[in-house]
Amino acid sequence: MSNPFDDIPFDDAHGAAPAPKPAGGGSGIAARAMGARQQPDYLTGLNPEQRRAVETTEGPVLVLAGAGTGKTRVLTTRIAHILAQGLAWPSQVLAVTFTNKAAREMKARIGLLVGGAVEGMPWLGTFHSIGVKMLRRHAEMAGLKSDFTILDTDDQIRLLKQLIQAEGLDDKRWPARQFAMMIDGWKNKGFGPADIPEGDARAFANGKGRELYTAYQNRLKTLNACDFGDLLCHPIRVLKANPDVLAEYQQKFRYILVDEYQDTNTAQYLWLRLLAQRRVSAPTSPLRGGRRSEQSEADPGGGDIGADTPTRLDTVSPTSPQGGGGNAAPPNICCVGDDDQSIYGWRGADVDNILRFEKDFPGATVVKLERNYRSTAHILGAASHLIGHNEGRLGKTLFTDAADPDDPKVNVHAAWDSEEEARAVGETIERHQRDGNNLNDMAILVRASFQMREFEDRFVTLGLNYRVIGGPRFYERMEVRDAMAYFRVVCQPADDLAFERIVNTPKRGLGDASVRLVHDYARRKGMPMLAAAAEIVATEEMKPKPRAALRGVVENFARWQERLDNTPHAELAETILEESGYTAMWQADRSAEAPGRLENLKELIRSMEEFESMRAFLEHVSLVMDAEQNEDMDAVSIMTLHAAKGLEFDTVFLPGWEEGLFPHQRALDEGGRSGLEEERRLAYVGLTRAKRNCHIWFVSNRRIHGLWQSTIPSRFLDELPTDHVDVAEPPTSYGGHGGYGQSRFDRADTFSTRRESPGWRRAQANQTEATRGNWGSRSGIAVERIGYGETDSGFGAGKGSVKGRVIEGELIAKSVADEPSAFAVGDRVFHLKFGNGNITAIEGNKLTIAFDKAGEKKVLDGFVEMV
DNA sequence: CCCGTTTCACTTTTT
DNA sequence: GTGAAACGGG
Repeated sequence: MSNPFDDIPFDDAHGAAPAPKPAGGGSGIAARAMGARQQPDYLTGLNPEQRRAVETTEGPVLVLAGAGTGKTRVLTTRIAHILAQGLAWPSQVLAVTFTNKAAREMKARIGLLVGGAVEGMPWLGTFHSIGVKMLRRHAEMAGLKSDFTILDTDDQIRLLKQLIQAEGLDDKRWPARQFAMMIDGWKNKGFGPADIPEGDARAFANGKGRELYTAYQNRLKTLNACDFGDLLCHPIRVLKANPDVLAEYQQKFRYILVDEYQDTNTAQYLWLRLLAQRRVSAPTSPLRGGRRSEQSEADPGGGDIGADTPTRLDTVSPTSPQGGGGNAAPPNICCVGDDDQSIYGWRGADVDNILRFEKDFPGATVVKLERNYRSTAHILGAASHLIGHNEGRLGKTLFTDAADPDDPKVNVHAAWDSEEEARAVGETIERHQRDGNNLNDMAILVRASFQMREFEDRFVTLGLNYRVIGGPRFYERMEVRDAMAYFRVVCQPADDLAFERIVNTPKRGLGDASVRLVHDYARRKGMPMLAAAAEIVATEEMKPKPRAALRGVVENFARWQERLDNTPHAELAETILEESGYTAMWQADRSAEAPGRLENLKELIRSMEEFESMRAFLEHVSLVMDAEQNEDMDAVSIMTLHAAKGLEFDTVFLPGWEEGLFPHQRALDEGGRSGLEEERRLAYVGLTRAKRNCHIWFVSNRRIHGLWQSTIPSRFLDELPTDHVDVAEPPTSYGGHGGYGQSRFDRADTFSTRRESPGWRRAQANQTEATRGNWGSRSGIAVERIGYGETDSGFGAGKGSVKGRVIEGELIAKSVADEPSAFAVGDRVFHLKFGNGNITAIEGNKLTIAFDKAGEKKVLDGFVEMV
């Protein structure tokens, strides 16, 4: 990361945060250079606040790191500092992140700082991966064997479905997917079946919620499996129930660091708090010995690093920490986060965790990082003003010294529909590219993934390289999951879910009836299905044809299992796919996807080679569900706003700023005020991804669920400050309709002809009616003069003090008319996009129209006009 | 038991 | 409009 403050004078840093080893006196350049040399290299270039965050190693520390303020740098430097000062061995530092990417990046950067591999940091990883690690060591305490498998959401849902059916419930009425979400929600709070609130338990399946949850947990246990939530819940339970184990970890982890603390959920918080409550006393504990031996195992790892940082590690004994002498020492926990970037409330993240930090850890040092190294003053101004509309913030204001009058303001653009939006974004991208910018420096950040498609379509026709991040994942592809299921059964014969997935894939004549037979037999005898199948094959229970097929399967697996430990695993994997007929199945497939699928299978086997064993590979895949993208090509990135957190781009496009989409209607409905605030934080995240150029788009018409809806600009547009925002004039516009209201529709290019058409007028009228307002023109953003309760839109004075029409909750309802349709079946109508047609059916305000050219479509009545 | 057709739900975000 | 799942005929 290039830091513009790399050359900040050293004295600056000294003033606010004295170095541990004061530099020698003297003011000459040479003396200063000497002083600088004595500073550890890694501290150079940190600003005073960053430095304080790094050097305050003892006691609880909360680092409030705004977007682009060098958060990762602080975290990694802090770890490097702890290691270099000899305050702890690498194995005594617990550092948790949310994503694998963040963990990887942290490892890499610490490696750079400390010099050399950081293999000695076994406890740096995601919450989940560290949870697994703990759980594998103490699996018996959670009623599991240490080689338990980890189920993904898909398996989880299939399992729940079986259970729901087994209860004699209608799985249509009570969808497994929904129940899976409820369970996730409970586990995010650390609730076991006994802990869930009565109301929650009643909410599903006529009050059988708790019963089903219990059944699910039992089933997991017999399958020797865990779902994602268990990876945290089990460790919490183990730690609570076994004080000796807990004490072991509490003493082991001298320093705890947490990234993205604002995203922690209750379970993660509980887990952290358990580990952070250091009870350093208890020298009598019999576990001392155990701990020692454990530690000596880890020490060599630390020694490796010591080789690169000679002085400190040798002289300071890690077993006599400076801060942890007495009883109940304050924990050395350092949480880094930004309450303004908390965007995962919907999956259980609790912003309160960060807001409460000082109460949870009395005497905490709080460091605010507000100096932004990423964006222009305009972007920061826009983002800060927007986020200022949220309440209950810890309150930070980003600033930058790098203000250049040439910096572009944030641009707001309007488009007729999403198609035009994609076209215009494509043009802007090409323009930037012609100006000598890399596509890699540009990104399109959308609210919902369905928005991506239109951009993809457009870019394909333009021949513009693009890359979808967080799109359909490699490990979620059908063929990859099938192959994985084969491997899972081989490694883990009790994995019934995997077995069921592939018994009849490829088709072997083992349909529902046969699988049920095996399933019932297995349940009756309490054995895994594969074992049951082996027994059934030896009996007369099955008709000869399926029996032969099943025998084949059983024999195959027996053979593969034999070879598991004496064959190179990638080779074995290939054999399995070969002998099972799975590869042949796709080779015989004439469909268009088949070659791609075969390619994916090859890629799967190739990536397996990088692992030590098939088991190690399976573990990796279950936790690290992302596949690397090829970074070589120059391409525009398309991703969701959520996926964009932590990234930065020179130019950022933010399409779809319309009510209902952004803020998302569902967030508003289900989350109310706090839902809206989370959406606003999402907008803030989006804006602050941009270094220099930021283009916001909204459209008047968008197709949602297959039918066209008219939309209103997002309220977030109103919340942007005029001084930092420009409304882009259409390039071909022959200026001068500045004074006109409704001018945002006056896109000259494609509409000069259409503007006179009846459909256009109809749509325009419709739009005006919905959003009636005044649109500023010259100086600022197009301002829609609609009040949103108390919201300060930032446009106080001026001629535009038109009385705001408060339509709040009704904003979107506008497009779902409640009055009876003015049309009748058989009417001849005109539609701007589809031309003329006849109405064949009416359903509320949705019309089904047989268009002369476009065929039958469903359309909202606001978009057609009687001919 | 297999395969084609129809139907339905989906569209927030993900470790 | 799309994809998955259910249904019914062969």
